[in-house]
Amino acid sequence: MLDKTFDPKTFEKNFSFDMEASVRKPKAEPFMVLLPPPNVTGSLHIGHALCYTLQDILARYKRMRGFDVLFQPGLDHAGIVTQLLVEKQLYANGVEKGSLTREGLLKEIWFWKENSGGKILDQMKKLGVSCDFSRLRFTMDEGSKKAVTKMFVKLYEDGYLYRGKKMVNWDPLIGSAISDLEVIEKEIEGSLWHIKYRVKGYPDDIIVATTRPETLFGDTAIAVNPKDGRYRHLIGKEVIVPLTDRSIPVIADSYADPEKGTGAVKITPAHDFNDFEVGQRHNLPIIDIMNAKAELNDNVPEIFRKLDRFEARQKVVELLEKKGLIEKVESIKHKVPYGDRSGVILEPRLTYQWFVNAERLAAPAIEAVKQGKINFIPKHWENLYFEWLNNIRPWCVSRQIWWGHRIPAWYGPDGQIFVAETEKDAKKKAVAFYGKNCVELKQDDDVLDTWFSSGMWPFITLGWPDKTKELERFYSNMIVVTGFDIIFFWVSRMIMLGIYNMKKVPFPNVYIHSLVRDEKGQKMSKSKGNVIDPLDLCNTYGADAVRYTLASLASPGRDIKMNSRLVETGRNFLTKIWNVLRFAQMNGCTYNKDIDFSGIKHPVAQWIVVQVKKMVKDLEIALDNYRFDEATKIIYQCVWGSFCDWYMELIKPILQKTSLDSDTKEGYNLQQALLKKDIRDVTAWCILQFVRALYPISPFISKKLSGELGVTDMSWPDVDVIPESFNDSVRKVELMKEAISAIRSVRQFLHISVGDKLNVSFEIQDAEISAFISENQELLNRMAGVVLTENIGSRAVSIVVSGATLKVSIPNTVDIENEKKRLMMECNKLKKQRDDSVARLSNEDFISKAPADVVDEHKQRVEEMNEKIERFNFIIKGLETA
RNA sequence: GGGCAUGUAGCUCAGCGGUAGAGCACUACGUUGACAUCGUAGUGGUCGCAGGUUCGAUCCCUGCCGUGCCCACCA
Repeated sequence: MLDKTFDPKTFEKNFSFDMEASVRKPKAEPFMVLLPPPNVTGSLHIGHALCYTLQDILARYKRMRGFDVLFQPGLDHAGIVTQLLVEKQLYANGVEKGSLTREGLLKEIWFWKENSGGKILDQMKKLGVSCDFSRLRFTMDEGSKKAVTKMFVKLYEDGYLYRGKKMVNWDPLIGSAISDLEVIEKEIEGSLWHIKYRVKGYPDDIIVATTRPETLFGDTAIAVNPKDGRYRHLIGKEVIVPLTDRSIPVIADSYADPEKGTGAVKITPAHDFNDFEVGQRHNLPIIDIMNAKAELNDNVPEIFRKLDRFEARQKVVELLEKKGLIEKVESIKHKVPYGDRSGVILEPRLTYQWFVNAERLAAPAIEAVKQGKINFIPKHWENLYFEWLNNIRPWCVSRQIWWGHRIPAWYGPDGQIFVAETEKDAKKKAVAFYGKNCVELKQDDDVLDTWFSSGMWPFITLGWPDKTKELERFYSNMIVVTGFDIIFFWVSRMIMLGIYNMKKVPFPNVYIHSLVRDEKGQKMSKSKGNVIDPLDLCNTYGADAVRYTLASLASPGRDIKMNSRLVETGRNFLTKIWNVLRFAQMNGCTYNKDIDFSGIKHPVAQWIVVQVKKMVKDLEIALDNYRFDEATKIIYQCVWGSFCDWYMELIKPILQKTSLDSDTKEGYNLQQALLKKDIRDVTAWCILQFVRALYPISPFISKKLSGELGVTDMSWPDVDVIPESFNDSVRKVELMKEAISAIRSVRQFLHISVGDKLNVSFEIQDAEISAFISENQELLNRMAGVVLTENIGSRAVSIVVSGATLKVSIPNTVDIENEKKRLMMECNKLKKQRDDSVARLSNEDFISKAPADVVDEHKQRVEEMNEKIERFNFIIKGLETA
């Protein structure tokens, strides 16, 4: 027997789903859920909770439907994030900055990973995520290393990968190139200095505006627009770079925009993307004035060397001012690139890096989505995908950090590159290349972008480069569920690398879930203090309620405004189901696996079984279409709206009365006993179906309740066993429901208290329904407080429902005028509806152009309304004469 | 500058070419045997604005306004 109160804490901890997650069904259709591997440093936030809940719903649902489901967990080594985190901890513990060797730091990070990493996995278990944890993968485990190295070599040998000196976004704190996608533009208040550059052999200065005066040491030209009359005469002249004695040319380039600044722009090819381009066009020298930490180097006058870029800026400005070389300073707002991870201002920097020719990989990736081999859900995300891939730039895959996959490239003494899977192979190549035996090779110091390995996730997890049976079965049969923010980082890379490496798309569907925001619609962030911790929610309301609520909010294409009160709704619903089973248990309902539907005769039982069947069918449609929100509503409506509000109330007399009778042995008869058994069977059967239907969404309580029913098997409800003939009962019960609601409504309207028993009589055309009503008159009594009577006195109100008119006696205290008002109101509503349809039907265009079924519908509506209105009028007339 | 999404009840959101929906909130009434994490009945909406297409528009199209986001540029 269940406890009186529903407390998820008492049973959620008792369940683990490892067993079912690891079951393989070799003969069934394969289905894989490709879990986006969380960072090894990660801890579960609300976005993860949503993402994993949706994935887990799919995994469980597919398992229940008989698929061979692989739901494999993993962790991402998260290069930069992890290295920064461990370094920070080491420094905090007294390790001196820069004192660690590569090997030393890696040892520390591995140690950290083994002891403190992957906490999120336990948190996932708390949320009930049914991954097969026995197949946990790490993006830097041995298999991944092997795969990544092989992939790198393959790409290189196929000509997709090259090393080149290019300008990249450089993070001076990390000391590495970072991805263009990790550049965050922030608008800040800054200054625009107008600096005088002296023109050689010319009286006037040329004024150049810049936000970065410290970079003037790297200037190698001043550009003006050839069409700009102000400067035309200066083109070809030499100017002196302030604070130096270096002269640089004034060049003509359309890049200089006469509208911006002074129209003359300093060109610093080593420190600006656009300037680099200009420099290339004009063959300008490149003067790099900074080191990896963005301190000025030996290419600047001695007093500025070793200064940080901002200190240098201050000093440059001071000196310029002293020399009267600053014409004016403007305050401006401008956007500055920041590193997403480090939070510092980035520097464009010219360095040797490894690049993947992404354009070549992108073409088939674009094609695959265009041809519908891959579908985004919701579809509009495809626009974003196309937009990015159509404008894709070379993918810089090298990072100047230590934690990650070391680039399998070796250099000969002359810089010759040898790319190979092992050092031994590289040596062989070197020997062949140089034609001598003893060659000193040095491995590339850099590691690969973390997304390089993540991009291989669909086949790494399945064992590639080995030819595993999982790879054969699951590749191309998976679903990806993830946030829009990693469409570029992850989804598109998986598609590109997947098609390139496996010659077919990794997955046919990508579900993009919404962003979870706070209740005001703001992005959650630690600094704003508006973070909702899913684990807190789980502790308060239970993981099931959190999952249920997240699913209910997962409408496609709209961000989620999260609020812990919303979880209450979920919790309340689960409480309701808990109490449903408690009620059933108290009334001796046990699950009968041999239930024979053909023997179930009671219309109310038949009706609810039909409702459950409909629920299951609707649920299948919803889940097959990733409508998690619909799914929760469908279950809620059936359990609460149909089963609790009606079925349970309607069958209570049967369960409770007969149990009393059988206790006393008085009035006990076989018919009643059999009926009671049927109702008990149906009740338990329905609850089991609810529990199963709910299992993908809220597995803990489902498992608990099904256990109470003595069922451990969690297969999807089989509703095809329900006889079609049950549909006939729907009319009867629906009329009963309508009558009960109408009587209750009248009661409230006329302020007749529930205690007052009223008499009621029915006028029903349909004999079967009529018989059903009189056979079940005690239900009317119980639910609406009315007693079926042949002759009702003249003090009565009439109620018009579909297919019947009811007369209900009313006490003397009730004001007849009120009743008239009520009837008129009801009647006017009907008239309005009728007139609307009549108006349409009198429109010839409507008759000729609207579809026949719509026209018929309106004709029928007019008839129905007229019939009801007639009955109303009759009643109102009667009331007036009374 | 280019693009995407979004605007429906007080709030959070479904829906959709053919009679505007749910949950919460609110109002009234109720409840000692499944459940107050409850029940019953109600109140509440020119579906952002303006045009157009259509027999018919909340839904499709165009424009505008508001909101959120993405990309690009910025001397």
